[in-house]
Amino acid sequence: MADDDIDQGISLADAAEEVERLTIRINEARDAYYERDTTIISDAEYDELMHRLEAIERAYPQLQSQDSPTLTVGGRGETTLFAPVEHAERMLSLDNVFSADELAEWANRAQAAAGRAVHWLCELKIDGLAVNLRYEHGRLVSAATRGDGRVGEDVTENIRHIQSIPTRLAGSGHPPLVEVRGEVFFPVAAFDELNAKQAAAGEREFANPRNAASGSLRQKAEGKNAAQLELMRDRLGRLRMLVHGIGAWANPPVQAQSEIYELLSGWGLPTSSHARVLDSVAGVQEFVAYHGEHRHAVEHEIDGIVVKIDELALHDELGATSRAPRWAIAYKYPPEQVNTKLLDIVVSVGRTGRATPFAVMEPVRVAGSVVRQATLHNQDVVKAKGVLIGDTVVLRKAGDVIPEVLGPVVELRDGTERPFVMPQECPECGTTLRPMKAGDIDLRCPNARSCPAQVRGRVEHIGSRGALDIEALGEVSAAALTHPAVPAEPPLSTEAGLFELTVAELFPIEVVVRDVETGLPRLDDDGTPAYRAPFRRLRRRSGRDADPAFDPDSPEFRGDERHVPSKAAYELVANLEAAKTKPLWRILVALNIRHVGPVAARALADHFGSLEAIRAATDAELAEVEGVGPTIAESLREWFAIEWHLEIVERWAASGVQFATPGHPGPGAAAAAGGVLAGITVVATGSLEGYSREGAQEAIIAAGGKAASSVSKQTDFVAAGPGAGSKLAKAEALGIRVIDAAQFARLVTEGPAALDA
DNA sequence: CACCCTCGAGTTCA
DNA sequence: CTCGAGGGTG
Repeated sequence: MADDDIDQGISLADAAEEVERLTIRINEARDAYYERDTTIISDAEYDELMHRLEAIERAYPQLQSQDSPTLTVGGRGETTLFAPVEHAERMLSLDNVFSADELAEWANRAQAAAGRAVHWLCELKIDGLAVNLRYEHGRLVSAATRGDGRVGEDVTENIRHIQSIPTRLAGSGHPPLVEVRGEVFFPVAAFDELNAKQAAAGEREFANPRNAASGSLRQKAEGKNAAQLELMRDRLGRLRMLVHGIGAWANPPVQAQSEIYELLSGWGLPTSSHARVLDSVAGVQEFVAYHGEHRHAVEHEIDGIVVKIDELALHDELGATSRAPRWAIAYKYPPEQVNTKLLDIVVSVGRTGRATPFAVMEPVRVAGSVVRQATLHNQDVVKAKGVLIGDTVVLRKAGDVIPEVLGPVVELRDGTERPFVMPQECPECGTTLRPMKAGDIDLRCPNARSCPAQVRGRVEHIGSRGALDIEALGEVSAAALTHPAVPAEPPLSTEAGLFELTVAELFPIEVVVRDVETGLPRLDDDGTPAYRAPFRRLRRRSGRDADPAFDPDSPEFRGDERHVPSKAAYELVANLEAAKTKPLWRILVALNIRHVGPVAARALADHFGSLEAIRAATDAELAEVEGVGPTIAESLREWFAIEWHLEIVERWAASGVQFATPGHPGPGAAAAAGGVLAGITVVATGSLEGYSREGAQEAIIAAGGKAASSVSKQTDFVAAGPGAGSKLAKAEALGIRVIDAAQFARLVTEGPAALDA
């Protein structure tokens, strides 16, 4: 990859500079329009500036200031100016903190300034659009966006379509003038539906609910046909609003902010049900942590928590700076969706030969960890997402774990981006890629026997937990054995020789050291790539690292030192030796037969007792095994028909690998029925005290039960420990009995009846 | 023909 | 751990 590939797009520093330029220019145009009733630039020009600013801020949210012009008009598409409305009282913004510590600091400072104990009103910070409602004698007379805080834009007509906002306040005793401040938002649940409609109508989809809210509120009826008007009303009807403050009412008959909410609620205005008054800073931090964990449990998007001092008397005492009150703060959660640069799209080949394109991105922190790669699945997905190499892309973590590229920020393209072209050849061995079956989207490398990526993948799979569970054979060793830097001829060209490995063969292996972060070879001081020999170590006769086991009479040393095989080398050979007699099903999984994973392998091994019996079985005999049908039968038959697969079996057998279960009565033997869990399906999730992940499964099977991997209606028990996630949630949703580790221990030893005893 | 389930892949973390 | 794909079963 050439350097200029990386230099595309816009750097953070350039972006910051441009944001400043754009902001000045837009504010000049606004001042002219709002204050002097003149225009200094055309609507089109204005729109262009706004779009550009929006685009940059979306890519670099940290550059968006509280009084950015986009916070008043955040949407896109319809950025032409709305009529100006002056707020009766200035709408301030809030200062931000970004960590629990900063929040505590602010609270302690505020409390010290107040000189007495205070109550904290905590509420969810809705990621929407700030709007000011002006009520005169209980009647809604205008609604305006925040604007620059002093003057906003008139959106009264559109606001009237939002059902939850009353045009006349309930109750009596309304002041001659009061401003009600709140947040207009698009409910998350309705958002996907909206985007589907947008797509169907040929309109652009919205990047997030907040843009949808802003875009919806800023639509204009003029020039729309009946269908478009319908769509516009539909969108406005889905908007919701929650209010959280008042303005321009000199002496409200209350002492606390929380009482204001009660008052507003009594008038028929929608207030949030999530606000809480707390009396300690620790409680505030707990509130912040709780909602950080349950961000998606609310109907709207949350970008943080707002903490206000509840006592109104203190609001007056503490006052405000020119932009923000001193009695409130916004805590911002780390973003779950960020933007970063798509540096390249690279294709990797897995153990099955499937060629998978993945995104290589500028490292970026999202939802608590640094991400630099994300899968793009296949060429169709790349096309569907519409990303180009060099694009700024939106990245999130699906289920808070798996990084996912959502799509490009089209506005930030500068013309140097280029489309991804799926390579015709395997990136590792050069063989022409092709679909395995007609109509398959996935391309595969057909060179299964000697494609380095596939051999490496298969060797790694053999060592994995679901197969032979060889501790010393992981990703790194698999790579070292199949293509080391030294020697030129790797110890393994296929997995056939795996069990013939000796310490002497491992000894000379050297691998290139790669940087954990970049994946590029690390260079020594002299500029040559650094090498590491994982299977040997230095033994010294004397000095600081003197080796007490050193035998000075050994003929192998040169001078003061010599190399000896490392512990890892002996361990790997010993692990392999031990693996030869592992249960037949593990050996079956290690053979890398398509569709034969741990579950199918267990069933086959139990039924047939030996690889030879499986091989000799007809399709009909295979299909007798539960969980085995025509596809697995065919897959087995195809596997045994390939010459080099048989060579694997022969050489492994010659090395002592056990392809039969000792004492097995032979094919068709009835599965050993019985056990306390016969006919019972159990799912284990989270960490169960006293059991490893594997151990829990073994315990279920040993008791004659079925250890399923996912929860369904067929599941009888879900054993859940700390850290249980979606499976526990699903069990609760389906009303399946959930048990803890202690109950699980009783279940697998005494059976289900013991639980109720 | 619905479900329900397993497989396989990718990813990050401790 | 999660997702999509596709197999197996009732």
